[in-house]
Amino acid sequence: MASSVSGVGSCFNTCSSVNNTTSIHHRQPQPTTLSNLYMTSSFTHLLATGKHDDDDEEESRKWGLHSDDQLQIPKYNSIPPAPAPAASLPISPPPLSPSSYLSFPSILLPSPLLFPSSHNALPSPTTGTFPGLSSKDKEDNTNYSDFSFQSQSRPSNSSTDSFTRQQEDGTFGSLNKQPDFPTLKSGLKSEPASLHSFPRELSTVQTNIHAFSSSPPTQMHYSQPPQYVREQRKSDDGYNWRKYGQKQVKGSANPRSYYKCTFPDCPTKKKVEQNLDGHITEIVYKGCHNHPKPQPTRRSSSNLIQNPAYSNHSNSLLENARMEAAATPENSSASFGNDDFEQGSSMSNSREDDENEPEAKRWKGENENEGVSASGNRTVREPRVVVQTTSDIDILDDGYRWRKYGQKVVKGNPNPRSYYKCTSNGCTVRKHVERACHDSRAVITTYEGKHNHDVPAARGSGSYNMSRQPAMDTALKPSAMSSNSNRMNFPNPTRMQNQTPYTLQMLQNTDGFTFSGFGNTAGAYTSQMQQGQNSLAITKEEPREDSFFDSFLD
DNA sequence: TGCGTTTGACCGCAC
DNA sequence: TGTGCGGTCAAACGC
Repeated sequence: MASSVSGVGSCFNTCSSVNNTTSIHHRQPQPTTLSNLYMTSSFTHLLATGKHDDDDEEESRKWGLHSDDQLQIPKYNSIPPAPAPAASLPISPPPLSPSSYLSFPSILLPSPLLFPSSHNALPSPTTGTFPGLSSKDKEDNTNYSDFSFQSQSRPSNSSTDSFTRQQEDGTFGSLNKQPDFPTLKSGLKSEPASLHSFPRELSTVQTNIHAFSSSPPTQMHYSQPPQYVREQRKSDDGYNWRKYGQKQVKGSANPRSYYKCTFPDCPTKKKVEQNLDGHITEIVYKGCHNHPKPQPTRRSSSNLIQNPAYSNHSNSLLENARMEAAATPENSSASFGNDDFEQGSSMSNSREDDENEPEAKRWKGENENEGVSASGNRTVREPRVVVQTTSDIDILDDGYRWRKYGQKVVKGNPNPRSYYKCTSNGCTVRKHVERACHDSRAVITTYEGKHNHDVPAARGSGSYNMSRQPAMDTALKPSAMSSNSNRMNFPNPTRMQNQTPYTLQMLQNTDGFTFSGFGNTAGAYTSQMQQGQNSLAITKEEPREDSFFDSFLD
């Protein structure tokens, strides 16, 4: 699978126009509820079928899920995955704990029954494989579907060590072949641990890649395809990585692992940070692959084919995201690199960078060296744009309450950028959301500042609140914590169920999604699809544009 | 035997 | 200049 999905960090053939570094930020703390999981898969389904809320409702029942009983694991487990393509793909049971919220791909299967061998199994950050399967098993189970959720029933206290061992074992395989997305892996993590897994502040600006592709994983499932094991071992993003170091970074309990692409002379590296539970909290790619992604084995290929939703839709989406990022920076505001921000329109991010991302600096320096050669005159800097897959439950609705205070079209992107402020008293966090110019399905969310408060209790839904609360905690929410982060987000299917649902039109609109009135978040994340003209350039002064934007307020 | 991981040590940069 | 930190190296080890 890894190979099936465009590698997040992959920038082959795109280096010249894209920043070398792409960081994938996993928003771990976000609890994934059954509904979330369901939505994830259903979202794909919706995309394919155009089904609406009613359908969701019905499907939920089909899965034994109900808006009010999202955590009814038993029910869930008792229900076999639907057979159809996207929607039909089996969905792993939702995690009971909030931590699972991270990435839906990380659908956690609370019941060991489903994965007898999955105990203690945490997906390898790089391979996403689960331990527990013998090599023989790997060999034998070749008939399973390629994709499977990384379910995990292992204790929350699992250590990183176990995690790494698992990697080596490469036994996760059948349980979770996560798509190339590292994010998916994060989902694997166990709950409780996640609650305390975000001690350190994330880099100010990180590039998170959230693509629908992540969704597909959710669709996959229970039994792990044996053949996948080895492939996963290969890498979560389709490339082969070799770990060359690990270090405990200051201010964080999460060990950071360093990986190099094993392809000869390929300068690409990536840093994977994971919490004690083995959940990936952050992945930062550096450099560009100077080679094509390793060809997946026939099996994997066939597997992909077997999962149209994943192989086609998701993959294409991800690919689109990457392509967009790769697109000429001058023309694209949805660039993934800092340089884009600098060139196209200097974002306030730059400023924050130096202050809050010492680490990024280092990578930046490296990128500059490496990137220059690759992209000519461009100065490559660490990634700032976060591209998240839809699997990321909280892409569009982060649990906080936002007040829209402005909107404008920025240079390089015809799509209007919506500006929001956190409604909490004294909280200065802001964010702006815009749809990628090249791929309307992608939404770029940029956070600025840190919340000085907990996530507000959800309105109305107890279950909703429960599942979300953890994710909302700034301490648990890397992206939100970032003083400044950009994300390229795709619509979050999860929200569709619990909150204001996406309209059919939204889902069907190939140009993009119109996410207005995104549930409880006070209409935040209104991604507009309007095709405006490139006009105003984003400036570093964005944060100071209050007065300007206030004029937009109702 | 080869490949990948682990882990302590080293290096370089920033403060 | 010293110190701290992140990133990398490389020997040891495991599979």
